[in-house]
Amino acid sequence: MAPEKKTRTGGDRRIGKPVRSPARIHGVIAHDLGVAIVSGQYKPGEILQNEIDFSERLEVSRSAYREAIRILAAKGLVESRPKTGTRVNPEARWNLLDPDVLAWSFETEPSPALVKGLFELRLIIEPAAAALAAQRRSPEQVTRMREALMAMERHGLNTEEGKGADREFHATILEATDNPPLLSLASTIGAGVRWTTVYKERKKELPRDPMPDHWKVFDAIASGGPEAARAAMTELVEMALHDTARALQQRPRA
Amino acid sequence: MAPEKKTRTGGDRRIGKPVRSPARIHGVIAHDLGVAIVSGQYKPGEILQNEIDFSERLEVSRSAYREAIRILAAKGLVESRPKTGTRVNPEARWNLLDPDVLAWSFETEPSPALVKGLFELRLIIEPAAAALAAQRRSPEQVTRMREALMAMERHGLNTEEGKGADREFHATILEATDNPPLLSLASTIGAGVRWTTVYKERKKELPRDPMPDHWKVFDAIASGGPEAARAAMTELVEMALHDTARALQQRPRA
DNA sequence: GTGCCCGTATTAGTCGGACAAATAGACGTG
DNA sequence: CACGTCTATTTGTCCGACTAATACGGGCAC
Repeated sequence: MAPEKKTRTGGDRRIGKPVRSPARIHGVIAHDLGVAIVSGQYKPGEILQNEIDFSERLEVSRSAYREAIRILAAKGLVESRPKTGTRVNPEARWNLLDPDVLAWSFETEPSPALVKGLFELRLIIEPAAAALAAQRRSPEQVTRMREALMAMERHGLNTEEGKGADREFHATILEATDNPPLLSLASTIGAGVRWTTVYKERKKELPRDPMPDHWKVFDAIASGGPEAARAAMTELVEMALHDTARALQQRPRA
Repeated sequence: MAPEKKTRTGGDRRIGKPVRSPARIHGVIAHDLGVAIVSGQYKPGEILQNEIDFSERLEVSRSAYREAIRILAAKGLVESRPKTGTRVNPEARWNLLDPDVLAWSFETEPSPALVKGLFELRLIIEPAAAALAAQRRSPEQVTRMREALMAMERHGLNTEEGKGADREFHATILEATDNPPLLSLASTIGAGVRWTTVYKERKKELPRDPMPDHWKVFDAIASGGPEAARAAMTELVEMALHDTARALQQRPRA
């Protein structure tokens, strides 16, 4: 089952992006298998067929396949042992906060529980981060935030540039907290931010212009007001959560 | 440089623990190299010597070495490209929230910035998590929390069992939020919890009995009081942060 | 019948050695 | 001096053999 298209090289490099590395095979396999796992195609507890057969089916060498498995194991998705084989781990052991795992989760329709959880996490993290950022941000970071918001206004949230600027704004806030673990959450938050706009686009009519809220957060951070920043960010994320929740219950089924 | 002791098999399985798998070589290499990187032995931007030489120096096959590198790359610690070699990534790209990376960071003396950041993160996450847990916890989870606290009292925080029960208590709270991404943070929080006791032990006199604070959190969660739970947890973590901060400034130098 | 021990088949793990592909940097050319 | 090309180096991929761990089952003692 799962014919596993033989893309091999080529076809994977997303257009318009710089393309760091031209898709090494082990990376492609890890990606495809990773997506298959997080999307439930292989269920927790399930055992993958043995390395030799599977690698033959994928038409790659056993070495390349094994390296792919090592990647997945490093992210907590699988675990392999002699004699037993390679088994899909229970979801609780997946490193959901890993940028790749998160990206893979969003490549197919993510589970509502994940989206809901992600927004709750945003609601916890981002207001606190905004408050810290208001106390610690550097002038250079303020500049980058301002430019990000201006780019958002210029391009709009329908364009890829606009969405990227939105994520850049939120990421810079996390960076301004000067807290390494918080910065590591940037990709997680970014995934949440990305999906805010996705859900907004689904229900065509955009419910409210997000820019005033963003500027309010920016002003508070720039002027060094932690509590104002916290309040403004809370409002921003709550609005996003509200919109998303409505969009979600509109589409319980795909 | 870095003679890289030839432990090979044996010696790595920590006594007293079940030992899932008897230390596969690629795992050992990944562990040793990972620790060397997070401890600054290899600095960001630095390029590791080529695969053939390095694997020979470690006395392992190139395949095993490559699998180790794949693991490190999956966790954002390194990136390898043809011709350039394998380069240590800037710290901002490390997946600090990855359980392994975090554990490696704490195997040698972690940087004060990391410890401080971790406690700040606890102060953000845990009160909010406690509030959610108070609303969503199952009876079974309440039982597990109670048993964890009783185990803490029985064994004391000087014993390994007591510390494990402490982490179990905090992990169960996260589990009770019914939020997958929050649950993924359990190992991160656990690392912070573990180091609270480490710092307490350093300054021999324990500054204050932590049990009453823990029970207050438990009572609030068990009785379904979100705001009481949030307040109690805030107090608990602030106390821990305070103690740790003092211990840290006592020992700026190792 | 029951429980334990040990053998064996199966699977991942390790090895080494060859060849392919990408590419940074040197080199030549206009 | 700019720009394309060539080359050496490094990772990437493949293959096939052997090793090591271990789940399972069959036989043995009780």
